[in-house]
Amino acid sequence: MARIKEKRATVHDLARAAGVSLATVDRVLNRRPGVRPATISRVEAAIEALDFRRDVPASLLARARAINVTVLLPDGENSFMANLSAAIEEEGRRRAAERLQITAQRVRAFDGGALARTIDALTRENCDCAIVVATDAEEVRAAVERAALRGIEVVTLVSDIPESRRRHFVGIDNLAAGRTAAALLGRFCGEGARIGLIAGSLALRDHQQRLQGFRETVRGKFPGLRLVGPLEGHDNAAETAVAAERLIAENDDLEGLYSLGAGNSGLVAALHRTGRAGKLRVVAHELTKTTRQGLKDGAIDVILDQNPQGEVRAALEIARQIGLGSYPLPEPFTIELGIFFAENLR
Amino acid sequence: MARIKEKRATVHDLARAAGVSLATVDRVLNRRPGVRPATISRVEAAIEALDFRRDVPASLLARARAINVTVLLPDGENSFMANLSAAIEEEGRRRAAERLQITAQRVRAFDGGALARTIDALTRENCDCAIVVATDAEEVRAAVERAALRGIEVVTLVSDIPESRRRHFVGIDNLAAGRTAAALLGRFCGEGARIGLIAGSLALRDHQQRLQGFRETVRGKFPGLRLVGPLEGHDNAAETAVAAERLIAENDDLEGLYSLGAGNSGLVAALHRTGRAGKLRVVAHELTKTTRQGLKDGAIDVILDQNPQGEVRAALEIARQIGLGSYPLPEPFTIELGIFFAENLR
DNA sequence: CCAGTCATGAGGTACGTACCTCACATTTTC
DNA sequence: GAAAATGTGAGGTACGTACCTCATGACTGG
Repeated sequence: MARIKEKRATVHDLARAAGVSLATVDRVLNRRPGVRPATISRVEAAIEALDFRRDVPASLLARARAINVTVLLPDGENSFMANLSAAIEEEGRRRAAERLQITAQRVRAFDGGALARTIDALTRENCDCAIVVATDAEEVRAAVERAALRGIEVVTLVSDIPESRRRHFVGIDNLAAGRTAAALLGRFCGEGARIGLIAGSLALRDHQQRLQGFRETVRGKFPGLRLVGPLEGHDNAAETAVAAERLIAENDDLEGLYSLGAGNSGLVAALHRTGRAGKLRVVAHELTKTTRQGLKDGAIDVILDQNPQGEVRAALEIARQIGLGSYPLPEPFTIELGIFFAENLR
Repeated sequence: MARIKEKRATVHDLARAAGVSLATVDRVLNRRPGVRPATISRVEAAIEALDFRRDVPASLLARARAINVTVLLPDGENSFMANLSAAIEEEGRRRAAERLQITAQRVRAFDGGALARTIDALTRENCDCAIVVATDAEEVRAAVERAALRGIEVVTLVSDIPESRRRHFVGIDNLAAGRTAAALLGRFCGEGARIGLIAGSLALRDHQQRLQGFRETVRGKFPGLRLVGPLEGHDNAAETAVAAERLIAENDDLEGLYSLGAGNSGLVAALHRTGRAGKLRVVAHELTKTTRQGLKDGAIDVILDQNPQGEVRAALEIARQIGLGSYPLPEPFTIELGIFFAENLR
């Protein structure tokens, strides 16, 4: 019978313990100026000693303004981004009661300059924390740096900017996704089978990583597999269809396909047109209307999904904690790779 | 640029709109006695009209007592239950700040009478909501009924009591789990392959459902497969080992195994002892220390996992909402089936 | 040594709800 | 038609934090 109880320290206890006034405690807690470093240390020591944690409900109640969160995500008709966008809307509504004020803004896709300018336009007035589906470009990295200096924390979503001052990354492990695809196709297909690869663009870091993971596992566990490609489908249906048809036409012994980008409606169409739907073992990414249908009618065997709703939820939770200035800094959420067959579609 | 803003109605607005006093609004909101049905309706109409939702932070702050949640789970050294228990401890700590008072209590496994008595012992004084890993027995169903009448809401976790007055069920879809296992083994093994089945106990409803889902998909998609078993391993290592060795010994053409219960350390041991580790395609349930190791060394191909931490989190969230008496009743959380290979172990 | 700056204290109000008490009005009961 | 029970109103305090103002003491540089 584990009983978890609690008689928590308040700001008053802190003040008493540190031998300072309530006002000073408040200044330290809310990072307001006007406190000597030595005094700050005393207060922080008291926080430590009393295991003080801000009472979130009370804090939320007392603070006048909401926590402003700005979400920046690429434009375009991509159906994954549409899902992401819908998830943001919904979670935003759900969390409005907790004084989270969410603003979503679309930025030109693949345009580092535009994204950087949008980030630069954010001010402390209208934004405590930015959630960014990042384009991995030097300009963006620099803009994140400047934002951090202005006091605006950045959380990257779906695609990361490594070695930047972003506070967190929320997304799946793309290396693991690639490895998993290989683990599946390796078991689905025969020993020396030929497998085709279609990427969106090798300039995208997530696609690169998926490819790398895939090759790693093939090398390690299924060295007999013979890979062709990757061809690039640029995340769009038409080009992806062309790529798929080419792979099929040029390799009559093709047994499997791994599509590691978007544009899967083209892939499905190509499979049906060539009569290979259900005959090839196909692994692709992202649960969408098209891929869902593909699973059901057997054109696609497995979908690896990054669960946009879960990602949005995690990113907002981190943003909330950042906005509240919570002392124990938010721990990173692990977003799990979703693996879907026709049999476990949600 | 979707902006989600709000200017929410307060209890004062409600009182004005309904033409009653604050005290009456309060009585209605907190289901206290002393209000005529007609007046209650007026207040509820105002709630509807103004789209009033209780301010959770303020409510939490104002209420004197914490929300008492009691978790009842089976005893025994089962490593899945140990994980579940650990998750409860951790989530309990994490959420203590939100005035959730969590008490975990272990009850004799498979003993419906004991569980029923424990539920009957709960009072409104010490418990607003009970989270129960249920044994599916008539006595338990009746105890849940009595609890509901006393005003104690019950949420079932992991295993459900259908057609009872429990308020929610948090757990995976075991039919889908069984179907997924079949989808995997069907693709891993050859057309007419022989597959062995090991259950914990067919008296357990979740195991039954997994078996049912498995057979369903085999019938529909892989009718060539020849199934043997299920043998029962009673969720314990020794018996499971015996069952596995028997299946292996009696079927020299065995290509795959689906272990749909616990006791998987016995399974792994048997695979190694008979030299079939890595040669058979094996699907089993629950990520534990043993199965994790089994994935890594190749004895197990796939683990289907129900993510105890996610389940606990979901159940606690529901309990919290129940405890707060939130007006829009909590929506059921879907717990997703986790599918793990060596390649995407978290 | 004086003006100016900085660090701190004292004390207050506000947030929205829960919960309490007491008084008064209305309805029910015999 | 008096007594009892019930419904409702008025008003207050408390929860823990944020944020504000004003006063004071200490230290700085010229």
